Order: sequence, then structure tokens, then C-alpha cells
Amino acid sequence: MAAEWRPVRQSRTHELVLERIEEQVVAGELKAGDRLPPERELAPVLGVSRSALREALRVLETIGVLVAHAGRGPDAGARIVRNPDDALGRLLRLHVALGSYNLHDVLEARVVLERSSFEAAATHASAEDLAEAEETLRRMQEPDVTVPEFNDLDTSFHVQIARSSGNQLTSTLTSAVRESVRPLILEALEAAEDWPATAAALNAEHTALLTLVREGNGPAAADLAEQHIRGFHGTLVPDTDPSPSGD
Amino acid sequence: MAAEWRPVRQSRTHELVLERIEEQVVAGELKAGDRLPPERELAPVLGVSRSALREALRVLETIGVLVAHAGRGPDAGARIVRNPDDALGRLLRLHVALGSYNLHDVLEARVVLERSSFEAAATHASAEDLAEAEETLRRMQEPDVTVPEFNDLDTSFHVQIARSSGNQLTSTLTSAVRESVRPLILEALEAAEDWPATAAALNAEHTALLTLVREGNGPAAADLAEQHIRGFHGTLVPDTDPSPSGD
DNA sequence: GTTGTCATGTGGTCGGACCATAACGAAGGT
DNA sequence: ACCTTCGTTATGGTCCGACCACATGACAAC
Repeated sequence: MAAEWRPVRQSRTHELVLERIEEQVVAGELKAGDRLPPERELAPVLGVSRSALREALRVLETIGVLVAHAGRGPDAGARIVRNPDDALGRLLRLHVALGSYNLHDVLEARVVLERSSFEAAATHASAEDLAEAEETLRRMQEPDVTVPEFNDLDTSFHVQIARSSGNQLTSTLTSAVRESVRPLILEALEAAEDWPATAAALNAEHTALLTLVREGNGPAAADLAEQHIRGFHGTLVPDTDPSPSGD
Repeated sequence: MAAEWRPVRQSRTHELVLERIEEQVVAGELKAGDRLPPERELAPVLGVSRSALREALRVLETIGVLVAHAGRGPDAGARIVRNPDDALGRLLRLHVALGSYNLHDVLEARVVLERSSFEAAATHASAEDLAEAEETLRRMQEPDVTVPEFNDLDTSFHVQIARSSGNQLTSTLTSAVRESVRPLILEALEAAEDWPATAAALNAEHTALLTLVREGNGPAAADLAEQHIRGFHGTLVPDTDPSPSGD
């Protein structure tokens, strides 16, 4: 066989722009809060068209590293920011919807992450965090709460606990994973045979969880959280798509 | 105070397009493998310009939900895929570089995720997985391995274990988190006072880890993994940027 | 002073042209 | 018949120039 010729597949220009900006971020030359030059100036400097530059900026915006505001003044223009939460949430949500991850995997990930969150929250949660979480639970116990509202509040509770753990990363991951199964959980809740009983059971568990966190009993909170999550996922559809392997 | 008037801030069109496509994905109308219509057809159907459509597609591509190939034939065009790994890796890498997450948070996340990975790998890893991981360790023990090579192989080992855990989601997360600190770990390794001794110690720990996984001793593997990771991170720079809170 | 209006600078959108790539298919030679 | 060659075509990728939307600031009119 002659020398195998690999296709060159040269990068698309917007990817080159992206690499260039990423380099500057990793090298610390671009920090949070910094402003990029206006698109009309930056594009010719980089030697690309404004469209290509804009596609690169769009990517950065997608992953929560950049925001752009039109208009004039100090708030206008493209700024480096640190907002990974939305990006991570959308990513996981879409991939769960696509079946990149089956429900069992998501369950295990939730268990692992939330065990950690509850355990850390038990030692790190501030009084404000606890009051906020308690308020959330109170609203979940109102008799006329609808199923979607209940689902949103449930998400809020778990996210609040994660935030109060003091760990930004696990908090973000917890939130994103919880968000990714929100439609499935909503479906399961609406299909519940005895909704009031289900809600009451969940409320009881949440209250017990918050009590353990308030007492600073991390291990017990983690164990109960695991039990809580496993019980909940047990009511979901068994599985969506085994998806033998990547495409 | 009079009624507070919030600005309307109507969505940008590419975001509307994005929502539209996301809906179809979540609703299951677009599945992995499906092809989208050509940009020149789809844009007028959605009532937007090709540029706006392309920015939306670029976002989807960024989060690993879509790939596009030029040319003709069955491989050409925009296809729905499931490739979250690159997207997650880039996201975390950039945000760690930006200081969205400090080193302590990343350490705790690694501990939590990799404990889970090693524990699951102890019961789920196949013979091929173990052989592959062993080969990686063998190459790390070669005397003339360079520091960057060692770092890459170290990453590979941890990712291989994560993959063999059978959980796609924790595997992806583990890999992404490990990738995000790769530059920092490389820096630490290169600053090691006694590199051969450091490498030997790490190799010994890796070998012990693999042995425990092979024996199916999940809890012990998890404990040793935690110790391994904590010891490693202890050699890194103490902290980068406390970053009081989000902007 | 307050208010209205215009100028300016920024991102956002659009349309159309052209380039690059890869498969297809017809023409032609063997 | 088969294979090669080369033009054709469908697709994404890039570029340009214009215009729109938005927010601020400056200035004029009252």
C-alpha cells in the first residue's frame, strides 16, 4: 500500500478565531470583566470577516464566557463573564432529551452529587440559606400548589441546598443534572396515582432533610438524600433508550 | 414608588431559532441521526436570514448536538448527533481558567466523581477495560517518559476507569473535570522537586488502584482514589482567585 | 432645570455573492 | 463492459456591504 494520505481538514476560520480567544483566556490575558474590541474593529485585526468572528463570539456566549450588549456606554460591547450555569443546564438538558444519557446514569450522578451537596451544606449552610430553603418548602406545602409549581419548587430546593454547600462547581453540576430531568419528573408527577399523598410524602422527606442539614448532621442528610432521590427516580419510566454506543 | 417597569428585552432571532429547534429535540421530533434541511431552505421556512440560522446551528454544534459537513451525499448537511464530551470539556476548561471555580471546588468535585467511578468500575469493568488501563500504566512506568506525556497518560488512566464504570454521564463529567485542571497539574508536575520519586509514587498508587478494581473491591478503590487525588491536589498552588460572587 | 431631539457607537439582522468540498454522472478512452 | 476523467451540483463556509435596533450622550428648545 502506498503512503496513506490523511485528509487535512483545515480548521474553519471561526474555529481559529475561537482558539485565539481561548488561548488568551487560558493565558490570563483576558479576564472576567474585560471588554473585547467592537466587532467591526476586531474582525479586520484578526483577518476574518465579521460573520466568522461573530460565530466565534456566539460560541463563547453559548458556554457562558461572554455576554454582549448593544448600545453605548460602559455596559455596551462584548464582555468576558463567568456564567457557566445556563450553558451547562442547556447542554445536559438537550443531551438527556437526545438519549445521550439514560435515566439510570442520571440517577447515579444525582445521587453522587447531591449526597455531596447535602453533606457539605450541613456544615456550610448559612442562616439565610436555611431560611430560604425553608420558605421554599413552605410554599410546596400550600394545598393549592399545582404540579408544575411543585416541580419548580422541588428543583429550587435541591438547587438551594447545592448552592449553600459552598462549592460552586458541584452546585452548578447538581443544578444542571436536576434541570435535565425536570421534564421527566414533571411527567412522573402528573401521572402519580394519588397526588396529594405523593406530595405529602415528598414534603415530609424534604422537611426531614432540611432538619438534618440544620442540625449539621451531614452523613445522615446524605443518606436520606440518596434514599429520597432513588425513591423518586423509581417512579419514572424505566428507561428510554439503551443507545448501544456513540454514533 | 410607581409600578416598576421592566425592560422587555425581546429575544434575538437566533435565540428564537434555537428555541424552536430545541423544542423539536425535547419533543423527540428530532432524534440523533436526523438530518436538517439545507440552510438555504430552512432559513426562509423559519423566516430568518441564513446568518441568524447559522448562529443558532453554531450554538447547537458547540454543545455537541449537531455536526455539519459540506459536500454532497448522505454524509453531507447538518445532522443531529450525541457528542457532549468535547463541549463539556471546553466549558469546564475555560471556566476553570477564568476562575469561575477555584481549585478547592474542583478537587472536591473530582473526589466525589472519581470515588463513584472507581467504585462502579470495580464491579463493571470488563477484561478489555482492565487490559487497556494496565497498558496505560505500563507506559507511564517507562523511564524516559516526559512530564507532559506522563500527564496525558495520567488523564487517560482516570478517564479509562471512568468509562469502564458503565456510566456515561459520570464518565463524561469525570473526564471534563480532569481535563479542566490538566494545565495546572502539568505545572505542578514540572515544578516537582524530585520528579522520579514523584512519578514512582504516583505509579505505585495507580497500580494499587487498578489492583483493587480488578479484585472488585469497590469501597477500598474509592477510598484510595480519594487519597490519591487529595494528595495530588495538595501539591498544586493553594488557590487562584476567591472570586467573591458572580457578577 | 426639564424636556425633547438628534448624533453616535455598539451589537443584530439581512441579502447576495462567491469559495471549498464532496458526491454524482456523463463523456470518453481502453 | 470497465475504468478514468472531468464537469455538474448540492451543500456548508466565508465575505461584504447595507441597514435595523438599542442605549447613551450632547445639545437645543422650552
